[in-house]
Amino acid sequence: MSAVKTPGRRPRSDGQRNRERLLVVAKAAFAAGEIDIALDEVARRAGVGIGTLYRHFSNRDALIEAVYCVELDRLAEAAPALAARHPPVEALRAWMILFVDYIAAKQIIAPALKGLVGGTGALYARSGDVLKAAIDGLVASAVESGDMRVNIEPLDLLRALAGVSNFASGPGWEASAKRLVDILIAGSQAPAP
Amino acid sequence: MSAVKTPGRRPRSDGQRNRERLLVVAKAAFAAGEIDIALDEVARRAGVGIGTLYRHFSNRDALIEAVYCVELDRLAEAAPALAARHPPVEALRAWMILFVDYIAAKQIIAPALKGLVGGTGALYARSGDVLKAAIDGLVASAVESGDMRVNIEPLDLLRALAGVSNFASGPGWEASAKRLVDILIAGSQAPAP
DNA sequence: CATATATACGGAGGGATACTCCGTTTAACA
DNA sequence: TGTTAAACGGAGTATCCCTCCGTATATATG
Repeated sequence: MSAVKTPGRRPRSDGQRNRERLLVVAKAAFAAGEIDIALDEVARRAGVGIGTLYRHFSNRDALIEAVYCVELDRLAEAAPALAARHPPVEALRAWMILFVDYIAAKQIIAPALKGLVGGTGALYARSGDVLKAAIDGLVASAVESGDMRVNIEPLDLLRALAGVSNFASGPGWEASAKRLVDILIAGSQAPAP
Repeated sequence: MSAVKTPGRRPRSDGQRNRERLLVVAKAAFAAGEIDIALDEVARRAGVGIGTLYRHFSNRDALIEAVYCVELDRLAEAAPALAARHPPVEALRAWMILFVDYIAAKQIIAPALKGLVGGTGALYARSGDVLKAAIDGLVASAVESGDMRVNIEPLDLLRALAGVSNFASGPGWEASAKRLVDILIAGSQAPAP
């Protein structure tokens, strides 16, 4: 009742192996731009049956989240380091740029982000939280230092950025996103005293 | 060769009637949140065959665009009036708020906007142009008046806003979007001399 | 009104996908 | 080595998008 899991038995090795394979294949496919790849195909490439895929990931969203969960955590973890090396506002700017780069690297993401930042679904909950915690911290520091207005909702910034990422298909979207970072930072800064 | 169309014959009345019915039904469905409604179902509700639907709208996107084309035009047309009644920056702010309200009224829209503002497709071309022209004009005025930085790409602002609209599902998204308008405006303004 | 014909209609059907179900196989443990 | 819970695989079901083509009809004309 207290433990997260009651391992009456060690998890089966083939189960873990297949799960891992699926994640690797899916990540590769997504990164290659095959956003809409059929799940049957993912299973085939991983050398497992479609039934196995669905046992590990109850649907497409679950798979996407699992793929990007680790990476999103990594992104969140980068925040403290940036905060230590830069003044608050610049740390925030740097992290937002990192966020854009991250999206650029792993195309798509957008659909995943939709769940993370805005969705009503309980899915993505954990990843969304760590991401929110990261930017919350950065913004809080900036506010404390007096460099940023107090009435900024950190998630708003993330939403705008994630939103732009939905247009990642168009040419020059990345430059567009980085310009937007500057605008958002400038618009969030405290007016000169 | 010069005219847009060579009406060797008057268009058939049943054709126009069915097209209109399809648009009405589709708009109602979209506005009701049935974003992913099957096109077969749209045809059924309109009392026409699926073949008829596809003859009028070559695919889902075409239908969506047709539904929102008129309304987007109306939004674009609102710009001049605002420009006449407000100082440049405030006109821009007002128009962006209007944009948010518009999205709020017609839910979804987001998928349509994706094509409009960012898409690579030639679809949506016309509506996208008028929308772009509207905000271009507003921003240009603000820049001329010296109230706004010169290196603002108007479309960036629209992209951010449209992006946030993708999260229209979450609670409080509208407030979030309006806060974002303020941040974007503030971030785009010229630094105090 | 009758005839001709361009235009539009309807819906069966092809192809693709998401997801389910269940009989079979296998890894873990005693 | 035997038992059993866990995992496997893939055929099957349910939807959807979109195409194709034979049929019906609105418009124009004699």
